[in-house]
Amino acid sequence: MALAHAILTALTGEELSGYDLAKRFDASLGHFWKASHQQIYKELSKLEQRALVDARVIEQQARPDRIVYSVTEAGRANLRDWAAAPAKPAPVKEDLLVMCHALGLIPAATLRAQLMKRNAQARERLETLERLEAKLFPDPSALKGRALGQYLSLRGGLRYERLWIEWTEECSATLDARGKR
Amino acid sequence: MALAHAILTALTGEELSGYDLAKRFDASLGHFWKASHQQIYKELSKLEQRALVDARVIEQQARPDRIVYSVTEAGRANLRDWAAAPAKPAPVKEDLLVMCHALGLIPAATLRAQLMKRNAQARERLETLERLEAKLFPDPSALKGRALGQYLSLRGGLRYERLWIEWTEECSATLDARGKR
DNA sequence: AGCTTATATGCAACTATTTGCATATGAACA
DNA sequence: TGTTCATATGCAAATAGTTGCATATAAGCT
Repeated sequence: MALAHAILTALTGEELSGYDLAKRFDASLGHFWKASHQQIYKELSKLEQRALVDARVIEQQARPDRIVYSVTEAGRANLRDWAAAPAKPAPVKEDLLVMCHALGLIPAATLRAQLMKRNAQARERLETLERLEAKLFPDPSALKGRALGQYLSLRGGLRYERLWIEWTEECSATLDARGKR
Repeated sequence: MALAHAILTALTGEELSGYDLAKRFDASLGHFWKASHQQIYKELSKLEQRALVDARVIEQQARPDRIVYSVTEAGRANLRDWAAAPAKPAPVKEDLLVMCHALGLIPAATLRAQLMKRNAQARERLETLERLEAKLFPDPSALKGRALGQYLSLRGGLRYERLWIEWTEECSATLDARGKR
């Protein structure tokens, strides 16, 4: 289960609370693993039970107390073990592909609207990622270690968004060409 | 929930049993939506309860009886409604990206092995899809309706596998270049 | 005679994820 | 003064998906 490992990864190097983690998952991390705050809090409790993270309460007056977590040595070992085991390709679960497959049963106009919307979403995400790339990795050739891994995973995210932009455009173009005849 | 709709789509035009569907999901359909036979049988019962499909038992002597399903008019309407509602982009859940993000915490050699393995898997899947494309759609410019949708979703699958091939190669090349210095 | 493969269906238990709700405070805004 | 936003944590219920097991027959292999 990679949510646990995504959390462990995020937690290495800095102590974070569930709330902090939820924000990371909304921003950078979320581009390749999505998780809600409810899920994160639950997972953190489980990780604590398994002694893969340590919890520490930071008292606050104005706001609710924070519970910050750090990775234990067992947690780091667990991460390494996980990485050594064979990774399964993520099952593809893409509504749009199913809808596309159903063309003929659903109206072409409906599909076209979905494709255009998805294209706009992917463009927006791509822009975000490109800004992130320019900001965090201005000189990729100098990267190594931790930063290199983060750069490469970001590159994966960029490719992923471009895939959907290009595919939706291929579909739209094909549908347009067919529609005219 | 798109599993239900993937099933409804597959069922339109021909009656199929759970077993037949499971085979489809293993072959073509499964390239953009995965489902186990247990899940398919369960979903079929639910669809029948909701009167979106009709069930019919075909008795057999040598083998267990088959239960074949066909889509009802309510099922077709449900499919159209689903397609008209806004589709969410599939949440990205890719172990490899998380592992890559964790480089520095996990050994580079481990990551490299995962990347190479994934590259090989994606190449294999791509080949399968390319064979399928050549076989089913020898003349794409002539397609329309149902077949066009199936062709375009297959094109999405092709792009998807190419994405992973290219990305794993970018990663390997970058890691190699860094490793030498 | 025993093993595997293919056909055909399904339950049960577990894990993962989503959705909705609940609580509590301070600051900014209208 | 009421509303919304940001901070901060979590429970409960439902849905979705995985993993393991169970059953039954026939054909082909060893």
